[in-house]
Amino acid sequence: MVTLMSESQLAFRPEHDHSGCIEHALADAKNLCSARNLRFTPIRELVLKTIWQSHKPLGAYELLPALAEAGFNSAPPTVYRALDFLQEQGLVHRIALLNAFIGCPHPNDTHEGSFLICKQCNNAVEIEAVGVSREVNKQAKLLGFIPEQQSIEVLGICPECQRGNPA
Amino acid sequence: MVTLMSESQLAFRPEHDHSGCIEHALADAKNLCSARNLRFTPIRELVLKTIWQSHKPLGAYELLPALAEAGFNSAPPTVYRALDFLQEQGLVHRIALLNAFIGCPHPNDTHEGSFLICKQCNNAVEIEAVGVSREVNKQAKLLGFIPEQQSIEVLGICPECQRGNPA
DNA sequence: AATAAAGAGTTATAATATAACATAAATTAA
DNA sequence: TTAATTTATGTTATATTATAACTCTTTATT
Repeated sequence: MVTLMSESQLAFRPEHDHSGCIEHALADAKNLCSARNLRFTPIRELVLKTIWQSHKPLGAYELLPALAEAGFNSAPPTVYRALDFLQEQGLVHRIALLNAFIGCPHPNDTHEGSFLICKQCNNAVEIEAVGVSREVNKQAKLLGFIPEQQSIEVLGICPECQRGNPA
Repeated sequence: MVTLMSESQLAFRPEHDHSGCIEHALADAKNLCSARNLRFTPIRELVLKTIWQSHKPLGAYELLPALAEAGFNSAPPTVYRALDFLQEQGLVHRIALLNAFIGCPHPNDTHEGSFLICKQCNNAVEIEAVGVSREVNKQAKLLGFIPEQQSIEVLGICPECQRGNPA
């Protein structure tokens, strides 16, 4: 039996071939930047790659060593600039509850990140929360509020940790 | 014609009698603590009162002057302890996108705060996002994730600011 | 090549939050 | 009602996250 599995589900299954995810994400980013006439500089690429290599959301300061190793300046502004760029282009999302950053698996369609975050292993997966967004917009409209940016974050326990296999 | 208005809507209408809100919230908190056999100490009360007096979400450090004026120690741990207590009891919510705290208008029913936050005037209102929570839980269940805590925050423009009356 | 714009280097510091230990007050047990 | 215990607060220091401001370099435009 072949089991199709969404990217979301994959993220909660540490045994999958993550190197594929990374390569795909980097290629995607390269194309996206070129299509938008933006520069996917070595620093930006390295930051994005480092984020994808980590299976978990990464804090800004956790990215600095990778920059240092690669011979770049590794002061905070460098990494925050790269993160700002990547966020603006939808390539990474910031998870407010964690002060951390995670790669976006489908950066092409503009969207807000919605995340399930495991309290135990710290993994996070982005979910397609179409229904959620619809509900939020409905509530907003009722109050005459014009929504522009959503942050939906759910803390809990992921399937792997429920089984006692913390990732 | 009499217009009934929810507390959510009130919060986007700065002209309402906010002193009533404050008194009500403080009385509520006092009762709630006494019912739970917890101590509603002067510091906790002052922090809650200060939060309610501000019409907008307040940062932890913005609470320190009030403590100092009242003759209490005004170092960060004091205010963070009070905030921790108030959050645990559901009396205030933390808004992750703002690193700020806001009073909860209905602390008795356990719930997660869902907020509409105005980018312009910084006001925030808590919404009853029953439908949103339901959708989130549905998505979580699909992935075998056990949700425990939700943070739903929507940035946008509030009705008052749309009318050019920033609060 | 000259100019302008965008990116990165660098130093310093702001803003948010917590650790760790000491003291005081309130509650409970003896 | 004192002693023991727990809970709350005082205090100092520091960790963590993020940005300001200015310089220099590289890339793109004229």
